[in-house]
Amino acid sequence: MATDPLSRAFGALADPTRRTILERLAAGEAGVMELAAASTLTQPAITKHLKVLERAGLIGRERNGQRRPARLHLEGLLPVDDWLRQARAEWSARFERLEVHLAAQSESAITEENPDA
Amino acid sequence: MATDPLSRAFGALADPTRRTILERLAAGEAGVMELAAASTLTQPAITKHLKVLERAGLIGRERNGQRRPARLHLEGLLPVDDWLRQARAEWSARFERLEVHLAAQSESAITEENPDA
DNA sequence: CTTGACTTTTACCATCTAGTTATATAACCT
DNA sequence: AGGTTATATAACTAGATGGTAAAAGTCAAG
Repeated sequence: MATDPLSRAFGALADPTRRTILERLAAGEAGVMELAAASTLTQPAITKHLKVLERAGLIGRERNGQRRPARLHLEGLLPVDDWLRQARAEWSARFERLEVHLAAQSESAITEENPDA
Repeated sequence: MATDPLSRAFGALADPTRRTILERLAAGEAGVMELAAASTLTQPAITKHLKVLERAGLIGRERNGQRRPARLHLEGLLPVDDWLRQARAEWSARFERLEVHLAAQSESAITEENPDA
């Protein structure tokens, strides 16, 4: 996987286990054991997923006694959101231009078929 | 990588080469040779990236003579967009609840400090 | 039907990913 | 200190990914 922030964020989201963790964290912080219990995976596997999410800026960890619960970081979604917004804008523009172009083409085709129109 | 559509879409976007291809395609269709020329990679590598994008529903290929240009498929972004919209909504709700909670806590703390308030 | 342009497929390699079990560290509690 | 809980690290495996070079397929045109 590439190492730029946007690729890290997209890559972190490209795994159902990690998305499930994020959705669980939307209800509040959770420790590794709790997340592992809600999953079919083992605890070290969850720890690894949390590291991926942390490197992507999507969660943070805080030490709280012997626990080290994970918490959502809303700002991690910002690069993804920005890219998606811009892409949607550009793509929509392109698609609209294409539609106009096609409409003009079919009009001229009709004109050639019926020169008296 | 997981094989569900959402993971495929996120996974496809988690690579700068593929995002660059998508941005190039926003300006119009392009063949493999053209995309390879605009990249440092070889042409077979581009073909592989195009397959990933196609499986993610982000592009389509059409046969046009001996060319087989790729074209954007706007609808491939829909699952990503939906997930992101819902996540943002839930996360924001959570963060707002948290802020309200913290505000209430500091108020009661102040109240305890100043019982006459 | 042969040639040439565009593209895909194959075979191979190196690296990354996602999981496991086993072990180590850290913090809390007698 | 010793025991328990929570978490992290180490070492390993299997499979996926991303790249290459070289061979093969597809189609338009002479």
